[in-house]
Amino acid sequence: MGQTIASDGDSVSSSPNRAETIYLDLQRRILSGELKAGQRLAAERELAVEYATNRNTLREALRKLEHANLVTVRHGQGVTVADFRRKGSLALLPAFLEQGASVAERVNVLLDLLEARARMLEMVVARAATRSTPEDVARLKELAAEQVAGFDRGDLAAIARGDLAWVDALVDAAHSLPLRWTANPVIEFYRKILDRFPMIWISDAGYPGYLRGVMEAVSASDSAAAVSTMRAFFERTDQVLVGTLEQLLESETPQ
Amino acid sequence: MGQTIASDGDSVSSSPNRAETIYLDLQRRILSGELKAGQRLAAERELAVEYATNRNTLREALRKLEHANLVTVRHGQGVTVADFRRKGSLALLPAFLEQGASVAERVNVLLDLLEARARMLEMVVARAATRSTPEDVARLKELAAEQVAGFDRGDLAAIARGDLAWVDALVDAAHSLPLRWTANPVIEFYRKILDRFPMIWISDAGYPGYLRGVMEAVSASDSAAAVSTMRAFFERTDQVLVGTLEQLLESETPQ
DNA sequence: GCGGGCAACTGGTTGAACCAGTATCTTCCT
DNA sequence: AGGAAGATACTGGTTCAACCAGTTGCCCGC
Repeated sequence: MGQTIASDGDSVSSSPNRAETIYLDLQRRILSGELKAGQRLAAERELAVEYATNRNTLREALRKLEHANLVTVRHGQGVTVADFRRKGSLALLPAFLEQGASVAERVNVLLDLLEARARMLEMVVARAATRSTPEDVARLKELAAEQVAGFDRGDLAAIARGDLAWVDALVDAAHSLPLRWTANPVIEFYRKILDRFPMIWISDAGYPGYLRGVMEAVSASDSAAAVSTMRAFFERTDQVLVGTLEQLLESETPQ
Repeated sequence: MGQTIASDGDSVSSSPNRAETIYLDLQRRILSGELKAGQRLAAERELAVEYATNRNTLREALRKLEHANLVTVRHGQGVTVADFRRKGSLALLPAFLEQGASVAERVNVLLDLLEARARMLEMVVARAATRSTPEDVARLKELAAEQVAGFDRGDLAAIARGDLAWVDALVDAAHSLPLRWTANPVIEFYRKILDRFPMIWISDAGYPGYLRGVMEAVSASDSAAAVSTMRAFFERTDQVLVGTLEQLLESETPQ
């Protein structure tokens, strides 16, 4: 089935159903601080009335919240808002960065995320260098070529989408379930960002060279070179983002 | 409320309800390969009969599977098993390592996890060195002292639990939401392992020294020293585990 | 042969009733 | 008066029986 990347297409936004909508709203209220950790939610029967639905549908929403560690549910005692800062997982990133209460906290999370992403990609590229198959390399080269072409055309939106696909293929090439599972929430976050702000991708003159350098190192199974090439690129480009974000931090005086 | 660590106590295993039981069973069937990616599940009405329950309860289980990216549900088309290897998240680790189909794959995941954990903890300790408050340091020192005491007593079970608490406090001291959210699934996995095999903790003579070294570096806000101390320790102790696991890989000839 | 519509799936939603834990208040016995 | 036992009024957990709403494909009529 041709290794569907699932990055392109699939723009058929699934029609949000009732339970999903309620889940997203409660998630928003928790992440925004409107509902605080330790606070008790209204009873299921009341919540169902509030959301103009029935208990069964509302309970489906609660199951999602529970699975995301956003609430704890105990028979006979009600539903309690959990401390997502301690109990959450990376899957919360997109929602939190969009709906978190404090701008400063969101910016700080973004700053931390940049570094974590760089370290994660270093692990990925190191593994890709030692484990990639010829097919992996061929696919990566193909995607890289598309990227270079897009770069020459100056098509930022295409580059952004292509970068996502390239990173995804790189994670595939690492052949590591833990890395894939760690990368997934970050990639998903990246994808959602690009859906909303395709122009956010940082145009850097060194991008084609970076792609070429990583590809050469991966082809040569040279982990160290792959890591250092990638690190050098991110240290430079992330610096731009960090500068922008820290400036934003200073100018903002929220709360 | 005294910063409950939520690591000790809480041994009151929540009585698993119907939906949770069904969720866990379907998760097991998917992770074990009994239900393969792309395969269609039976209709909700049939599944409800199979599990001797009603549709609403079964749907609550499906919402959890859906939220864990183990299935995709489409109105009018049924429920399809997703490819957890590509779509999964770190939260699957405990279940997969327990119920994955292939022993070789499970061991390989464990091997990759060891390295990813080491890298993650390096990030954590680096941040802890630069961001820890005096309260963080005090708590870490307190926990470290308990660990040394337990080490002298040779109480492996206590050390294992304490190590978990210490790592958890270290993540707190890093004051980074992305790191906390990345660490949570790994810590949770560690906790579950210890619940089942408390003796698995590797007793290493260098442990007290490692604790002391990290504490000193964190107190002195010396990121580099903290990272190198931690890396040196893990490179040595993980080596033991890697050896054991690779030996297990060779002796096993599954499938 | 082709097109439209009907029929038979699928999941999504609804409402009501009852089961089962938990906490609290009340009552009755000591 | 004090304390224990039980009634009560919450909470979530489970069940049932409909009906609504997308999808698919068959089948009939043109």
